[in-house]
Amino acid sequence: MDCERSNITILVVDHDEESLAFVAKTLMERQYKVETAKNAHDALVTLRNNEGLFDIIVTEFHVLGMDGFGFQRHIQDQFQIPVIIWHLKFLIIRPRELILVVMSKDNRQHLISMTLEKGATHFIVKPVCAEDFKDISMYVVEAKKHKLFIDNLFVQSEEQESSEQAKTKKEDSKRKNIDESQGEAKCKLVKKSSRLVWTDDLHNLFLDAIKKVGLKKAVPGKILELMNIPNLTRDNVASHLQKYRSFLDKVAEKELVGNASQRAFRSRFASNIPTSIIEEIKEMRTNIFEVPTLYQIGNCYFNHMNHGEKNWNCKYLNCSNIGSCVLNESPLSVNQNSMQMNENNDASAFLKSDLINSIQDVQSLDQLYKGGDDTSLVGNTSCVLNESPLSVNQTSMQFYKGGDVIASSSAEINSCMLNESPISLDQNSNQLQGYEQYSNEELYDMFVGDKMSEASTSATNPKSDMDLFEAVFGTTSQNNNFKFI
DNA sequence: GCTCCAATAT
DNA sequence: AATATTGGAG
Repeated sequence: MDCERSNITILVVDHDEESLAFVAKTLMERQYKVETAKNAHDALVTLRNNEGLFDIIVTEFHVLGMDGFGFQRHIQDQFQIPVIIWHLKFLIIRPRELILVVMSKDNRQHLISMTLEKGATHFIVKPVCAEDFKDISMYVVEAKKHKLFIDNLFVQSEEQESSEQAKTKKEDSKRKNIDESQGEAKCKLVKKSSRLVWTDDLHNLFLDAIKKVGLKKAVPGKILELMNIPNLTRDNVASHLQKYRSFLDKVAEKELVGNASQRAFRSRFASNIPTSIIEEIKEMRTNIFEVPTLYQIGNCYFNHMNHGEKNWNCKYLNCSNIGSCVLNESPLSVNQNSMQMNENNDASAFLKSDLINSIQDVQSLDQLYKGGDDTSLVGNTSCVLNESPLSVNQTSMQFYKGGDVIASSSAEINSCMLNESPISLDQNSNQLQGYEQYSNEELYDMFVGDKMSEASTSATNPKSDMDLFEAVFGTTSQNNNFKFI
């Protein structure tokens, strides 16, 4: 076992230095090889630079990215590495994703686990104890054994089980699972998933095959033959082909109609449609809308369409507050519920504090709390604009403009970053930011300095949001052009 | 009985 | 939404 362990390399990711050090130390004491990263970005860089090196990731929930799973998905898709996560506080259920937090009588949170189509993900609770890491090798070995297709909904009873027992139980249940018999009350297993996942790689092979024979002659049997993937069935291909065709139909239809709605392009297939079409879409969008610039003054966030009156270029947006942003003069606003940008002003946008009263709200809204303070609401899944050049990428939660609405691979996501977008998400701070980030004081200086000397007299004193507002607009906040948060 | 496809189910 | 299954037509 020790021998096995010493062959396991773990990447630990945590923002908190103390945690990071503790976990790394704990793991190293147990003969694991350990690397650390302090945020998702570093982790990804490390992973890319050491392709194939890491067997498992240990990370915290906060690192996972804006929709709660971006980072994890990314890892599992791109690197096929299982993830252990800690520090969860609540239950989230999404398609194929299940997180459970089990509270014991002594109010301690216990085991958490989830189901994903790809990758075995295990949760442990922070603060971690050495015991939690006793059998990391088990996760790795199992993940590998099952080619990362473990479906593992395993609820530990509140009594601490020894890892040996746990392991036995787990294997027991797995056997039952295969036999399709019912799980025990204390230990449930979800039916093993065997669904094919059309990864980018697989899809690209699929496309290559179609290219070879031409779309007209592309039939399931032929594609299957050309793809030459073991275990892939004709039915798999047929199903995928059907979907791909329907996507193409949609594209064709939109083109004919010249409709501005880009729904069809939300499909992940869109990343592979001919560049010319994408260019066309981009152009269409650019012609329809100017790119909004996002601003903050104090705690007020809004966007502005650069109508010419004000030519500010300060960009600073706190993501947690974006939903509260309403600006009447802008044709774009953010709907708090859907996190979609709407063409019309969203009169019904309201403060997030009105939205969220409890964890139950989060659950029922199928939305995630973001950040350790449980203060913000983010992460709905449908964030792509129909008609605006400004979009939110579902995976990275980055704002970007242009037609690259669907970033299905890491490369595409990266390409959507700052150089193209006025706004991006800083995964550390979970703040949306532009090229530069400013403090309120800097903002004040900037605005007031721009404005005129009359206002700069008050710049010497700390400014309230109201002061900032007045300094910049010369009016009071009651004109309802926007709200203070 | 096999392939393809569209519709339907999960 | 994505993938699997079904059933009719050839």
